[in-house]
Parts: sequence; C-alpha cells; structure tokens
Amino acid sequence: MIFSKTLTHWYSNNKRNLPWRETKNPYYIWLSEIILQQTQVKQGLPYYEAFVSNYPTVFDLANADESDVLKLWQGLGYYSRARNLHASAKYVVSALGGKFPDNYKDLLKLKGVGDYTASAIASICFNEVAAVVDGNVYRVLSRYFGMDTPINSSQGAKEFKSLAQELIDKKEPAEFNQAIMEFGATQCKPKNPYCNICPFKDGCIAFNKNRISELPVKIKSAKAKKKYFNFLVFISEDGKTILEKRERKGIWQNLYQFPLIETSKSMTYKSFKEEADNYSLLKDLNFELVLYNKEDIVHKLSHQHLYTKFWVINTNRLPIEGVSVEKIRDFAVPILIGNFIESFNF
DNA sequence: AAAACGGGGGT
DNA sequence: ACCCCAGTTTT
Repeated sequence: MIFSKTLTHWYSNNKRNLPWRETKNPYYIWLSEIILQQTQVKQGLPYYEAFVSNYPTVFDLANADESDVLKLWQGLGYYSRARNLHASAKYVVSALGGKFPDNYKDLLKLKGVGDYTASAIASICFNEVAAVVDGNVYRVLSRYFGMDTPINSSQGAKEFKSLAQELIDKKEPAEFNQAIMEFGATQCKPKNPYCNICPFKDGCIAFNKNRISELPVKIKSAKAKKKYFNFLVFISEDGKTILEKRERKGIWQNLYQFPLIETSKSMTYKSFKEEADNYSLLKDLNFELVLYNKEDIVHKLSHQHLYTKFWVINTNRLPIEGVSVEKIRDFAVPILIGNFIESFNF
C-alpha cells in the first residue's frame, strides 16, 4: 500500500503529457501500446500521430490495404506488429462488429496482444486489476526488492508478474500501471538513475546495498550473426527499376526490396562480376555494373549485422517486369533500402 | 527454453 | 561494443 501511494504520488507530479493519456478509447490505447512495444516514446510518437490521423477509427484501419499500413509503419521495425495490427482490426470489425474487446481475456485473443498489452488496455480503459510487466516494471521491482531472478527467464516472468499483481492499487489500476512504467522510464532508468532524489531511497534494496548497476539480472543473448547482402539496383533506359516483395517469413516480411543476392563473404567488384552469370536475373543480359558503395554499409539489427553493397545495373531492358523509379517511394521498404533511395540520385 | 523479430539512442 | 526500449510469436 505504501509502495503504491508513494508511486502514484510521484506520478501525479512527474507524468509527461502524451497524446494517448488524453483518451480512454481502447482503439487509441491499443494503437499506442502496439507502437510502443520495444520502442521508446520519442521514436513512437510521430507514428502514433500518423496512425490516428490516417485511421481515426478501427473501421478505417480494417478497410485499409496492408501495403498502406506497412508503408505508414516504415522505419519503426518489428513489422509483424503492423501486420498483426491490421489483421486484428479486421477481426474486431468483422467478428465483433467494431466493438473493441473490453477485458484481459478477450484482448489476449487479438494477434500481437500478449500479457503486457492485454493488461495495459484492460487496466487503462476498463479499470481491470491486471498488472503490467514491461521492461520498466522489471527494473523497478528488481531494484526495490533486490530480486536476482533473471527477468528474461520463465521463472522471472512468473515471479515479477505475481509481485506486480500483489502491489497494484486495486482501486486505481490504471494510475498504478502507468505510474510504475513512467517511473522506470524517467527516474529509475537503466543507466544513471536519479537515486539521490528518489522517493524510494529508504526502502530500495539495490540502492542501500549499492547494487543498482547489477539489477535487473538478465540472461545474455547470442551475438548477432554477420550476413552479406548484395542488392541489384536495376536502371533501364526508360527509367524503371525492379522491386520484389519479401514474401517469406523472416525479417521484413511483406516489405519491398531490390533483388537480393546473399553471399558468404563481402564481394569485390571483380568477384561479383565473375559470379554475375550465375545470377538468373543477370544471365543473358547486357548491362554495365557500377558498385555504388565501396565500403560495406553495415546495418545492425538486434540479431544480425548486415554488410551491404548496392550494385547498380545499367541496362537497356529489364529482365523482368519493373516499376517506374518515380513510384519507388510508394512502396514500404526496410530503412536500409529507404536510406539508399534517399541518397541515390535516380 | 531459446531464437527471431528493427531500428534508434545512450554509455 | 554492449545495453535498452510501454513485448509477442515461432521454433
């Protein structure tokens, strides 16, 4: 109880003004929660504004084409969020008549909505006593209570959820949930938290045992693997290029890219030219090959590092159907491709 | 239980 | 180089 009171008091004095705090409309809260998964407020904010503006209601989102939803999501990453968002909007409209689920159990049925998001929406919009456990909550609780259980273990997930569910203010679950996350985000930060002015100073085990930098405990993930990407940037005399849709599961599913050749090592101009005939799109094609970037562009994802070269293929005719270079910005592309398109003078 | 899934920002 | 972010889904 004292924990909850201290926390919500802190929150009333320190909460940021954010657009999704002006509403309890579950559609808007849902949008904000999906956008903010593994995403900082600063990065997600403009996307939230864009989605609310382009799709003011769940019906608008449901009626959109997935390609347009992905285009609006471009640059935010974890694109399954956008695909699931769109699929769930269609589900809410077609199966529920547009009435948003109003409890934890039913919210959990939406694609892309897991324990955290269902708890967030249920508590914020419907005052259900469902404790959220996100990265902030793990950090705050592990420090205050001096808990060593790795937060990314199944045991940790159980322990922290259970503790949060005990602590939550049963009368004001919405306030409590948002308060503990805000506290973790702006005060009990990962690095250099403001312990000197912290209202939990006296009771915080990590602070009093000088263990702030050790908590929370997390199991290390595997190191990122290196990959070597070669994109073929076709340019025909009539101003067309080739884009292909990434249909398969994996990164960037349903986004567009230039035809890709993945190699086991970084290619030189000479080695690439020698292999060119083995690539079906280049076989029996007359073309001039220009290497756009001599040094690999390194694009770092959490689980792989992409060493990338863009190969410009000047040709009089394309080997397959192409698209006008003027329309290239209409397609949803990974930011790696988007950056190239912006810097390349088509 | 572990890996996959993006991109930006901080230290 | 390593960590973190209003996590979820697939393997």
